[in-house]
Amino acid sequence: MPAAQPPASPESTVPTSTDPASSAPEAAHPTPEAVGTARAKGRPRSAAADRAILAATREALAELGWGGLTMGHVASRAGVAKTTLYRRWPSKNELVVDAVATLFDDLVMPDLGSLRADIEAVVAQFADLLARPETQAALLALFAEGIRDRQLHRRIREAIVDPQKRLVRQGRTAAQARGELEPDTDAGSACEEVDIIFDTIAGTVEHRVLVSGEPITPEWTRRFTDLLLGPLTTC
Amino acid sequence: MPAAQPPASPESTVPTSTDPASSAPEAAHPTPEAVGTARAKGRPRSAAADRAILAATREALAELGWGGLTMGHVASRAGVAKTTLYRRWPSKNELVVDAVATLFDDLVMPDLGSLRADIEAVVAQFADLLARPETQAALLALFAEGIRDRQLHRRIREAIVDPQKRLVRQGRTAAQARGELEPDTDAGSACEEVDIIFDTIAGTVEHRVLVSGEPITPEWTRRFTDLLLGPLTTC
DNA sequence: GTTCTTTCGCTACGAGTCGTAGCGTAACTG
DNA sequence: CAGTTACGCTACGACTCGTAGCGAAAGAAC
Repeated sequence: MPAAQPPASPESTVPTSTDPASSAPEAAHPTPEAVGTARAKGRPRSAAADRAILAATREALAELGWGGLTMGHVASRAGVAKTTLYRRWPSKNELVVDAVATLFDDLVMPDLGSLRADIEAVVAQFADLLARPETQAALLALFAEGIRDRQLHRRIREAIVDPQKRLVRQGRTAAQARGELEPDTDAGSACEEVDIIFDTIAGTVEHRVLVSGEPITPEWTRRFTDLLLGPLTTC
Repeated sequence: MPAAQPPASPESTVPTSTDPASSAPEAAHPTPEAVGTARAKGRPRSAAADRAILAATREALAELGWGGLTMGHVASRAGVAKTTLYRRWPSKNELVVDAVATLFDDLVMPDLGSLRADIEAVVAQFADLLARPETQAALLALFAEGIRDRQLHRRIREAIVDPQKRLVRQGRTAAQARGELEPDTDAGSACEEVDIIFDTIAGTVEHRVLVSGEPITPEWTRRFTDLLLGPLTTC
């Protein structure tokens, strides 16, 4: 889902003196035009162009990596003008967020009948996702940019990180239904536990693949799951 | 330790196998500990310039982040010419690796008498390190660059990642001496376990701080340590 | 001391990218 | 039809990168 710049936003241009590069993107960019209230009046934006741009972004990411990805390259590969990109996304960062976010939608919590099997399945899915070149090229670069750009950081969390916490919640709920986990005592503590589990799984797998550069084998997954299951299951 | 590309030494960059990060850096003269072949003949490289450049890099990283860091800026801040930077480091990546690697040297395994206390202490140290702006700005950006640049990836592992695995090894050894952990059965399995523990601690804390953007509180550290201690200690 | 070697700061350069502006045209709405 | 908006194209200024050339400085070797 593109950023959907407000059609009539005279604001634009924030010179910010000594900051030509990243950071400090425009403050106002609301207009979730998806609501469909205001029917556009003039020529509609080409949905095909959106799709071509996002696909071209993913392809270029896989081929050239983050550093080699340029807006001009994406534009020509998608068959559109560079200005068309900037009409939809304020900068490379936001474009890549949208281009990559969809990759994470395929993750599902399978409910295989045991907490161990569920965890191992999710870890395997995540490992497969992290094995794809476009994911590798984009994920850490996006996280790195998000450190300095709060707007982008929020956007990454909303589009990529937070949606995946559902996996932990679903797995926990299923395990509680099976009696493998204690029921929640209070909501706050449960929420914190979800956060811990999520950071542990996501962080560890990412670190293993992207930083240590080692593959995720079934054997590794088994041992990592041992680690997770220790204090969770009733002993 | 600067890249120190000798004008007539195409081989160079031999890992030297002795700890690359610790110890006073460029205190030794420009000519690295090269195997005694080339005694410097002309004007030696200024060690003060090395220090000023690395310090300027850390300062600029903290202020401007990775995207805002330019070689020209670092040069002028360090009071040297831009060409002087390129005589020592082939590119921004390598410069930042050296500038940041020293930050990790302060991590120590305290041996507080219990495995739990040791883990919590190391997590707290790592959390403090990740709270520093220059670390935040550099770490993920370096990891991201390392995805595409194998040379850089190796360099990051040698200078930053691998040296910290000693913490896990030391903690394990101490816990085994106390009887908190079983002695190692075989070396290979022990090595894999060290890798898992390391990826889990480093990855989780990094994900918590840099991606989720949540602080590392003592309460969080306690719960995370519960997770780690589950299957490790004798039940 | 002198000579030799290397580094130093400086300036300038070509190549590349960014993000914007202007223009004429295409597409869709009322 | 007119009105409105998106589109492709070209061009632009600002910026960064990494390199090259120069004269001068600072030691090392003699």
